[in-house]
Order: sequence, then structure tokens, then C-alpha cells
Amino acid sequence: MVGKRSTTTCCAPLRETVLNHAGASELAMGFAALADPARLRLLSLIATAPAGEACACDLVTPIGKSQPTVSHHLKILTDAGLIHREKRGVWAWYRPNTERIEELRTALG
Amino acid sequence: MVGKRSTTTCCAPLRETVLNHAGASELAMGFAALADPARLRLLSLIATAPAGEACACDLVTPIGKSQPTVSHHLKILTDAGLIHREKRGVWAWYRPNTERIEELRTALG
DNA sequence: CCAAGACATCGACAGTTGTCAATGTCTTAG
DNA sequence: CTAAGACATTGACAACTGTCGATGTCTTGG
Repeated sequence: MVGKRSTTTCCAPLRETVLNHAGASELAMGFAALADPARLRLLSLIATAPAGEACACDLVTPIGKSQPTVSHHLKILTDAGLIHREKRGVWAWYRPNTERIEELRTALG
Repeated sequence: MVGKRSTTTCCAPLRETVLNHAGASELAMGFAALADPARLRLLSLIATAPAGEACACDLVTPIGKSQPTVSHHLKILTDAGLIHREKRGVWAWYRPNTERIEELRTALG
């Protein structure tokens, strides 16, 4: 259950109305991106970064996996809309996409 | 990333402190259970049920998958701590585990 | 232009997941 | 006790996922 997210705003809290198929897919893609410890730690590292953004170069060591693996996880988080990537010179900078995170949080509310 | 959850309370919001390995695994198990459209719709059906609980017998048709598949998804949600199962007579009744759902919601906060 | 370095992509592989048909285990009506 | 029915479990299979080493693509310093 990975894939690129659509841009529609989504969804009412699960307990309020029965989730339709489209909304369920949309949310499932987001939660799938959170369904891995390494990705959760990446998101946490990025969200707690002092300047509000983190350099990919500082993420490989704390995660303790290979550089391609970390790059892969960052791509999944990006495709799911949970983080935003910006390439500046040689480095890639990541910051959390608060709206999308809040969207998932709202669904659980 | 499925499995039975532990009973420890978990975790501070991702943005407040960097998630440790144990907390990451704990959360990942929860989010993995949410990473499927059918399971999200099941949880939604259960959470919106009038009496606060839903009979498994009323869940197969709306999901549109086979009975064993629905049973399988309900087990995953149960093992992840997101819903609670109670067998009464011939029927199985499910209700949401609000604390566990709130736990996941808090992590995204 | 060249070399070094940061990051992404590719290819491969083992492990996991979603699905269903078939079957098993209970519980209750008669 | 027996039959029917609700639900769980099993077995099988294709599809997907996480991981890494090797390699590719940029960007910058010299």
C-alpha cells in the first residue's frame, strides 16, 4: 500500500462517518509510509531538527542502515506527502509536511 | 511490520523528541494495521456503529471481500490493539480501543 | 577539465502481505 | 444428537517490501 498521494483534502474522522473507498486508499498510503520503524525515526529526526529541516547527510548514521536504504525510505515518505524534499547544491534538505501529517491525525480523531 | 503490541504506553509526539527504536517499533505496528484500505474501512464501520460495537456478521458485505479475508483483517486490527473482540454466543462483537488509537494520534501531534 | 563527494537509481533476493477456497471449531435451534 | 450457521484457521500463491552492493547523476573545489 504505497504510492503517490493525490492532492485532494482527506478525510473526516473515522468515527464520524464511514470512510469511502477513495478516502481509505488515500489514508492507507499515508499510514503505510509510517508503518516502518526506520521511517518513523526518520520523520522524527526531520521534525525535531533545529532549523525545521534536516540534511540527508545527517540522517544516514543515526538510522544505522545503508545510504541507499535511507534514500529509499526518504523517497517513500516524500511520495506519501509526509515530508518535502529540497535539493540545495550538493545536499538534499527535508522538512515535514505538517498539513499532510495533520490530515492523518485528524482521521484518527 | 505486523505483530502483537506490547502494553507499554507509547510515545511522545514525533516532533518533540527523537523516537527511540522501541517506540518506533511499537508505533510502526499500529500504523501497519492502518496501512490497508479494507482495514481502515473496517475500523470506521466499527467506530461509527450505533451501539459502540459492531457484529462481524455485518462487516463482510460492506467490505466486499471474502469472509476469511475480513476475519483476517479483524485479527490484524485486534493484534495491533486497535479494536477489541468479544465473542457472545455465535457472534463476534468488535469495538474500537480508543486509548490505542489516541496513542497513535498523539505520536503525530 | 578532473576528482571527490552527496544523493538517487538499479538489480537482486529473502521475507512479508492480501486474497481466496477449503476446512475446522464452536454454539444454538429443533 | 444432529444440522445449520458464524467465525477462525490452514494452505497456497501472486504481489509487494526492506535491504544491500554496485552504479549512475549531479555539483563543487581545485
